[in-house]
Amino acid sequence: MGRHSCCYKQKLRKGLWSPEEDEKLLRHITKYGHGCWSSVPKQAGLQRCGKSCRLRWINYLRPDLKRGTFSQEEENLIIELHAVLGNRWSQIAAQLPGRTDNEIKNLWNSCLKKKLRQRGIDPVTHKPLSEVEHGEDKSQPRTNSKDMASSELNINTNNPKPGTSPVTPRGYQLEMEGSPTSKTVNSSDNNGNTTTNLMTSTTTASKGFFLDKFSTNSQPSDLVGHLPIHQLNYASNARLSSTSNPTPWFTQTTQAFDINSEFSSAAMPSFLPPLTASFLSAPMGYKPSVADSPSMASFTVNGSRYWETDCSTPEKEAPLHLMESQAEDIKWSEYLNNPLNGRCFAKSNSTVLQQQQEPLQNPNMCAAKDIHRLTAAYGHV
DNA sequence: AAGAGCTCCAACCGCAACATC
DNA sequence: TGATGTTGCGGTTGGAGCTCT
Repeated sequence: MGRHSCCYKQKLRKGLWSPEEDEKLLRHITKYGHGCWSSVPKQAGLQRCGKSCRLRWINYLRPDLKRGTFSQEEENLIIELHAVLGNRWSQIAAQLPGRTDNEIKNLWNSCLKKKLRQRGIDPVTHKPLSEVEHGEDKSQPRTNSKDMASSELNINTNNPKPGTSPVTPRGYQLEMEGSPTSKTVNSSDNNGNTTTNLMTSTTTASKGFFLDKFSTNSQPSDLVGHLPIHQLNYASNARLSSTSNPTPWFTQTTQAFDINSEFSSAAMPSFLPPLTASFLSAPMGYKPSVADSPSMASFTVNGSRYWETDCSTPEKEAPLHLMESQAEDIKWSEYLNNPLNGRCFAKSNSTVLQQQQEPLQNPNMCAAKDIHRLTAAYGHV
């Protein structure tokens, strides 16, 4: 037990990363890829363990990270995903491009749990608090947050195992079904492929999504409200999106790089941002103020407002973390040939999810959409 | 102004799964 | 097949910064 074995070998730094360390790590990975993480600190000249380097890269330095506060849409999505996936933060993060599991976990623990409680929803079971309090944990009076946390643990033990799901969000379903917004919003692309827009923040819509994602056959969506998710046979697809959310930058294959050789441009996406001071210091996030949008339909559940995504307005789909230099450096032909690598053209999350469900065999279509969005966002290409 | 309490988030820790030998 | 190394995940912690008194 204790620290990772590699950390014993030498005196290694712990704690916050300095800008110099960040730059070293970023330079190294930008140039060579990470390869084997345990060798990164040595090669990069860092007094850190590989694990620490990996974490720093994933949670902070990765160029495709979206920074800044979470939008209302993202929060709603996290809540819905948590209702189905539980504390599987990495899987939740996989549905939110540019967000890390750590970030989402922090948001959940610091903010979303509180919000749900304020809305009268138990953050663990996603049932109305009144229902939970009159249920199995009635014997555990809640006097403060720590008590609540401990009761959550108890509830969690009722969940068979991590691979299974906590209770379906009946709390939402009860009040949202039948509302004007509780319909799945389908859209068809030019190939006649129908997609479901999860970000409509409706229970029914997400039920459709989750069924698509987790069940191996198409079951009536209303089953979700009555069966534990694990009975819906989604376990086989539990690692739902490890491939649907590609990390285009570096993979283990970069181990093959000769560290002394010139960097191969073929292996490096052309839109990798150059290392600049601004990259290290400038906030990269652009947060569309979704909740403030007057054009956005909203509805009220348990006294709380929910916002319905308006995916039709391209202004909201402006690139979220596109750096100026990046925008200049983009090679359109490469992007057109491989648009899925170009996640730097962040869409609103609704369209990202939608795209993940779109057939990959039509890249030009996706690229054309992205060009439209970018044109709308910047006014020129 | 100061210090106590709180919040948020970056980073650490322990573990399990997987890969390699 | 077991030992060892590596990676990834989720829980937890420490501390910086903020708010309150």
